[in-house]
Amino acid sequence: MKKTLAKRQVLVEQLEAYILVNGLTGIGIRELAKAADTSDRMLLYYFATRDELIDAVLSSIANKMETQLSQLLGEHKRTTNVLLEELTVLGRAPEFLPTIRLWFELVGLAARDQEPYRSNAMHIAQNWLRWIESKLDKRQIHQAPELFATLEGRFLMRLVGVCADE
Amino acid sequence: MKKTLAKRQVLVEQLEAYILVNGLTGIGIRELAKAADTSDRMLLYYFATRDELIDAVLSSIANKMETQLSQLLGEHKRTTNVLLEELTVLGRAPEFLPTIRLWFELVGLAARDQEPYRSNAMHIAQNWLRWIESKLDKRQIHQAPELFATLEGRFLMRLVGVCADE
DNA sequence: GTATAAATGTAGCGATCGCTACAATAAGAT
DNA sequence: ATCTTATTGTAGCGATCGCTACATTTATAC
Repeated sequence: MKKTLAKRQVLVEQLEAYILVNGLTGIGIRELAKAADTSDRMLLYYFATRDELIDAVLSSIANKMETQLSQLLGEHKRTTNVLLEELTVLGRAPEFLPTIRLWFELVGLAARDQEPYRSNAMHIAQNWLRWIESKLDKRQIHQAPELFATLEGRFLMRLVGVCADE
Repeated sequence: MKKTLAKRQVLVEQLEAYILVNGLTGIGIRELAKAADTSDRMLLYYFATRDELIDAVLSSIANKMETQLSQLLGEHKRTTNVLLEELTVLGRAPEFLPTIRLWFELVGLAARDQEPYRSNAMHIAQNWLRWIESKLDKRQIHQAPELFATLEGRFLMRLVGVCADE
């Protein structure tokens, strides 16, 4: 039973990369099994249902992202405008494209209030917002939601091919 | 053949409302047929493929939205901040919720560069951006993308349950 | 009226979906 | 060594998917 939890974690970690690259919209358990080098039968042995598996992978991605974020920029506080531009530039980095894609895919699924998408999306958004707050001067913390909104909007526009930042 | 085009349009219009409410992610042609009070066989008689049908519906929604937008606010020009707040309030109206949901669902599908989602998302975003520009004073037109980004970000945050505007 | 073409119903194909029944194997415990 | 439990393979169920073959009805043309 300790073993079971460990194996679960291994499977989840193997699937994170795959889902980041390939998305999760139409993805089946047989395809996931192949990506994790196992069988669909085994996935449903360790996870009661496909939804539970997806939930585990999304939660793990969210957690991992949180620790990645925390060591992304220096500790010092910034002004709102500076941070916005820094993050906009950062968001253009190719290595973040899969994350951004998955994020908007998740938002799209959460838009219909379906679990586990909705709660994972909320969790991730809150993480980001808190992280942004931690990088702002105390005086400007109240501007964090506005910064976050503008940043998300810029990412969205770039994703659909309408330029926001030039 | 003239009849055929007319019938296509009728079907499309019947499906617009349904897709606005129910989304398009997992939706099948049998379900769509029921919504349009016909049979899947008929849908595939008027549309070569399911994708072509979805494309037609999305395009029609985009067009209709364009005309709706054009008569939404008065003709006079606004300052950027005023327009942003006006649109934020407008976006809270319950009658826009289905549209906003579908929009983010579409963005999520477009994130994977799949057609017909990608091109429709781009088309819609460009419409909105041009419309925003038309409401701004000439001096501030260059701020339209920034306004659009912030607005989209606010909508996104409200959709996933993280407050942006209080 | 009869021939031609458009419109529609019926039935089902082949593929895939999430999931499960059942049996076989591997691993531990005593 | 034996008994028990955990792990894995095989095979397939029932449902749904997009789509099509085929027949039939309905409208149009002459």
